[in-house]
Parts: sequence; C-alpha cells; structure tokens
Amino acid sequence: MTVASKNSPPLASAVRVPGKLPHIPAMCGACSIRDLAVCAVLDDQELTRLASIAVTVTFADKQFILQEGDAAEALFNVTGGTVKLYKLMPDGRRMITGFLFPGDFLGLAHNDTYAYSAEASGAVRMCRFPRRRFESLLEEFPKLERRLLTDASNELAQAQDQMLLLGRKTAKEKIASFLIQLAERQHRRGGPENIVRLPMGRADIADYLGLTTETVSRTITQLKTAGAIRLQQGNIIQLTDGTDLTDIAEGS
Amino acid sequence: MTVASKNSPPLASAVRVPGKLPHIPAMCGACSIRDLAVCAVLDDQELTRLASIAVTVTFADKQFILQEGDAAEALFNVTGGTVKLYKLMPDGRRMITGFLFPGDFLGLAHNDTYAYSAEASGAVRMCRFPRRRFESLLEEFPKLERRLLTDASNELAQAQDQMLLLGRKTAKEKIASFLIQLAERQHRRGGPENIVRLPMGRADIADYLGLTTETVSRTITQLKTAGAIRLQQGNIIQLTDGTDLTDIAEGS
DNA sequence: CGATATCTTGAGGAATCTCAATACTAGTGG
DNA sequence: CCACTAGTATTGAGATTCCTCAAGATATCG
Repeated sequence: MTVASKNSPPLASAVRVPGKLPHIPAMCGACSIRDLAVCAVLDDQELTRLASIAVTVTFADKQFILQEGDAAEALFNVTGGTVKLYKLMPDGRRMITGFLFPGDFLGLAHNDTYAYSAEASGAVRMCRFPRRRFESLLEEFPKLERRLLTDASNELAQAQDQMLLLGRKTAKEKIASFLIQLAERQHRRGGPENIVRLPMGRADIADYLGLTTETVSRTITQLKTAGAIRLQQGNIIQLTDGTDLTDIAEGS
Repeated sequence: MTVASKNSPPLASAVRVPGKLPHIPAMCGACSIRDLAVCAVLDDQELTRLASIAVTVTFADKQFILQEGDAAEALFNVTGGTVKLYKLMPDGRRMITGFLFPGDFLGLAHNDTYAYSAEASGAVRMCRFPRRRFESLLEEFPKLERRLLTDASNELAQAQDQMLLLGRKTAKEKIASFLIQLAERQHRRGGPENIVRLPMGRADIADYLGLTTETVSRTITQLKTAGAIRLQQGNIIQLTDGTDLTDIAEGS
C-alpha cells in the first residue's frame, strides 16, 4: 500500500467502515432526510444526476472526516449521526465551530483547502460528492447553487449568534442558549419538544461554548438545581416548560 | 410626512447626507474599489445593468444603516469608509460581529429580515441595491451568484477564525490577531505593510473581541512595552517587523 | 464485573471585569 | 492662538467569574 499523505487518517480511510447504521442505497429516493438537505430543491430527475456522483460513506466514532488544510476534494451531506467541526491552536487548544446533524451540508471551501477539521461524533453516515463533479452540477442546476447560498447565509447568521454568545454571554447564558439551540434543531427534525438528547460529551460542549468541562458540568448542575432543566438517563435533558431557559439565555 | 416605521432611523434617513466624501456618479466605471467588490465579476455591459439599479448613499458617523429585525429590503456595497455590524442583548451588551471596508458586501439575509444591525463608523459611502431587483439580476448573471457564494464561504471561514479567537484566545492573543487581521485587510487594499490605521475606538475593538475597553487599552500598552508594536499619531499602529505578533496571536 | 473513560464536586488561583480617577485629544469659542 | 469642554484613552485597585488542579462518583464497555 502506498503511503503518501502527510496528514493523519485521510479520506481513504472513510470507505465503508462496518458501522451500526443500516445501509441504504446510494439513490436518494428513500433518503429519510432528503427534504431537509440541499437535495430538497431538486426534482427526481435532477436528483438522479446528483445521486450518480454520490457515494455513501460511513465513519466510526472519532474518525476524521476531513482536516484543516487538506485539499478540498469533496463535499458531504450528513445523512446520519453527528459531526463536529473544529479548529486547533498549535498548543492544542480546540474550538468546536459547529455540530452537524442529518441534512446538514459540509465542505464549502473558498480556497482549495478546508478551513477546519471534521470528526465523527459517534457513528456517522454521509453522502460524499467529488468536488469537481459537484461544481459542474452547480452550473447545470442554478436552483442548487441558490440553495447553497441560502444555506450559507443561514450559517452566517448562526455564526453571528455564536459570536455574541462567545464574546458576551456568561457561562449560564451560554449553556441555556446551547440547550435551546439543540432543542430547536432536534424538534425541526421531528424530535419531541423540550427534550434534548446530547449526542456529545461535556468536553465537546465546553469547546463549543468557550468554557471548560468543569464549568459546563457545574453550570448544568446549577440549572438543574434552579429547576430550569431536568436530567434524564442517557444524556437526555428535559427543558422545563415556560420561558425559563429562554430568559436565562438572553440575560434577562 | 407619514411616520410609520416602528424602528429607529430607518433607511429613509440614508439619502444623501451632505457627507465629507467626494461625490461620484452612480455608474461604476470610475469606481475605485470596483475590482475588490462583487462587481469585479461583471463585464462593462453587465455592470451597466447593475449600476442602473444602484443608488449611491452616504452616511454620517454613527448613523444607522440598517437594524436587526428590519425588513431586508436592500443590499449594499461599501465604497468608502468603515461600517460596523453588531448585535445587541436586551440589557445593552453589544457584540460587534464584523467591520466592513470598501469593497465589502452587506445585506445577505436568509429570512426577510436582517440578522444584525449596521452603523457607520465615520463617514461612509455605499452602493445600495433594492433587494428584488438585485435578486433578479442574480438569476440573469450566474457569475454574480457564484461570486456571492464564494464571498459567503470566505466570510464563514473568517467567522470560524473569530469563534476560535473569542472562545479560546487570551486578551493578548486577541489583540495581536486583530491587528494582524486589520493590517492584512488594509494591505490588500493598497495600504502600507505593517502599518495599521484603526478606524474605530477602543470600545468598538472591545466589543469585537469580547473584552472591555480597559482591557483593550491595557493590552495594547503591554504589546507596546514588549516592543511588538509602536503607537503613532492618529490611532496608527506600526507592527514591529518579524513574526513577533504572529507568534503572539497563535499562542506560541 | 472490572477497567477505563467521563462526569461531578471542591478549593485555590488567575485573567479579566468593574468602578473610579486621571490623562490625553480634538473640536469650540473667545 | 489659546483656554475650555466633551469625549476618549489610560491607569489603578479591588471584585468576580471562570480556570486549574485534584479527588471522588458515575457511567460505559468489553
């Protein structure tokens, strides 16, 4: 086997790890998150074209999907599991810039390299599109490009919310905001209202909110004691009804 | 005059304030930042079309350009001066999410409302495009849409850098990163290397970096004492040659 | 059921914030 | 041209939030 890549586990290692998720055909007809993803804007025929360049790939927990600085050779659509995006500093400090859930898109790169790393948080399944071919599809389907622009605008707005959170909110406000954000995203995907499943550990939450694990833990305890949330088995949190958490998140 | 807007000084107040900037025709042929802006991707004929829907507007220092929650009725291109984007919390805490300089684009909105406020930081001149008409031009000129997508990707990458800064960097690293970022942007616009003009006050810098004015002030003093920068007349900072600041910014 | 990782809790320390005073700067009017 | 004023920046001292280090509790997985 030729070993050429200077980075750690590259995309080659991404192919068909025996995951825990049920295998579905590359064709998107039966894709459960089809209407959440960019694919939603395409009709069946167009979708077939898109499917023809797609490969289903799976990743095991903690596997690298792509790394900051890698040549941006592919784009992805999350179809199952949770992905975390992060940046590292030379001394190891880590910042998680986002979590991706089924339906989310990954891989927009302005240069020809990725600006961040992506890692599977638990078993993950994705659709993988070679960049070149995806881009020529973009030219064919303006709808698709339009959709990407809309998505990017959305992400920008989210990013600005996150900057407000990181720069101006207290630990308590950060945790409250985070829980609400997760709850909304899961609700939008058909989950129950006011119940949040945390598919990541305290350390990941800390690195996403600019805190330490200890502070995350303490603050969650604090919210529990205050009655704003209730902890359940299996990293599940129940948000107390009413606007409690929302008020906390906004600092009122 | 009918008074209908529920928000403070809306776009109506944006028209032709007697600014200090020289007036230029709405036609872009002579625009000094034409090749920095989105306009760069259009040929003369296409540019004429774009120009035909553009209006030149100017804003005085501290004037509102748009406000979070306002209906997103226009898009802008900065042609002169500095614009700050920010979000507010109910209790008045403010986070500046970005500064815009000539050539920068403003107004992408995924909903039909702006996700942030924008305010002139000193005299500002902009090209203003009505949203509807701009969007139909987008459909006509895929190049333009492509360019917006590229720009948005760029901004996303920047936003992620900023999240790393806000969540994981120390005050010293934040200031160093900020100065480098500004220096690069100004250099790219033809300014001198290693000399930064700060077109904003300490309070704005603080709200951009998630600090207080006092800490910004102290930290700048500290960098000056350490010999990494030199302060000059008129809010101008000279970056000491060598990688000094870069090292500090990365925490090494 | 043991081993390992993760989470929680505690105590002390450090960075940054808050409040307050002083110094500087730029614009204004005499 | 200079003193005056209002805004802005700097500096200081003490308070506070969050971090660090360390131990114990809980959960997870083979």
